[in-house]
Amino acid sequence: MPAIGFERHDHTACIHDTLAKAEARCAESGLRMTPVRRRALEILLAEHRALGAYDLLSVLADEGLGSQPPVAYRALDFLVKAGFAHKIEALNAYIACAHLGADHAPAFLICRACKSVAETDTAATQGRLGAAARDAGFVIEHTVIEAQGLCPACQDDAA
Amino acid sequence: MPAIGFERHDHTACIHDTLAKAEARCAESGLRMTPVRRRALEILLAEHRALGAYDLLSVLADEGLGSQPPVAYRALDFLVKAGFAHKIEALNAYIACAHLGADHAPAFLICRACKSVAETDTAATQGRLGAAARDAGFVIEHTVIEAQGLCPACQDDAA
DNA sequence: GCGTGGATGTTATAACATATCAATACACGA
DNA sequence: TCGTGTATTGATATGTTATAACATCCACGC
Repeated sequence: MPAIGFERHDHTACIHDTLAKAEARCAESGLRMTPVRRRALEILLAEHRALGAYDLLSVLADEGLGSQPPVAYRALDFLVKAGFAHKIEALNAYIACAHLGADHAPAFLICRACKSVAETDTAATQGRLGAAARDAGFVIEHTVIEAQGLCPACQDDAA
Repeated sequence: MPAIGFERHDHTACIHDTLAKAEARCAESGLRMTPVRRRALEILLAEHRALGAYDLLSVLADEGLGSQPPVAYRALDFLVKAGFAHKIEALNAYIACAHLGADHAPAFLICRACKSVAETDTAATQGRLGAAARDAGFVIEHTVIEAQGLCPACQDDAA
């Protein structure tokens, strides 16, 4: 079973629940969860790690859902804008949101050895970053908070 | 005069001081500040904003210091590893370190309108990110902390 | 001189992302 | 149900960012 937050969990239920939440959110807000978009989200959820746009594309292509880069990027744009997925800037890769429903400023812990990614939350406007922004008169609209290092399993392997 | 931290300053002295500090650090630690590396740092300092690798490369090429991508990427790798420059992951661009000397975990305020970038500091292992990492048993080696939004000047323009 | 290791020169290609325009589907009011 | 406007998809091309691989050079210590 793959890791989420570096811990095992019921993956099938996890996928199912998140998809259902995403469908519900779309119904509420008039967004359109089309076949490609749904499948893209399923793929990200199933992998439970950060996937490159072209990794996603190759899966979609195998399934006949489109073979050109814009297919993947459009689906990813939709998912990111809707809050169903996040871009990991440090990896140029994308991951399904692990906290769907919460209006959140996500933060990520990225293992450099096994490439697994855990999602957590920050209070971006509090803490030192928020203070620095206020001092500078800067208005924060979006934050990228990514920590790279070693997850527990890979620390053990190294030892 | 360009902006640093969204404020005016004595740019010539700023370049000169930082270069001198970088040279000193190289002498101390046995790093080699070669002509291409020095010039790359000068260019980043002179621009005082985030430059793409190919932006840097085109300046270097004009000066006969190399015309192929690896020239720029090697210089940038050196500067980043030495702590003389930082990569802005959200922009895939590079900027000279504004706090050379301090052993720091930098954070950036990035204006989406004018693309200026201010460097500040964080205490990565404190705050919520550090707490989340400790809870997860994750060892942080490097942090990417980038806030995107509007700088004071661009807020005024928008109004 | 000679070996060693870092730095550079050079070619090629991998990996990531977007512009553009035509075609199609879909929701919604007349 | 029929248009009409908008969102989505299809398709082609291209732009942008980054690295692999290998040859060569050069400073330095022996």
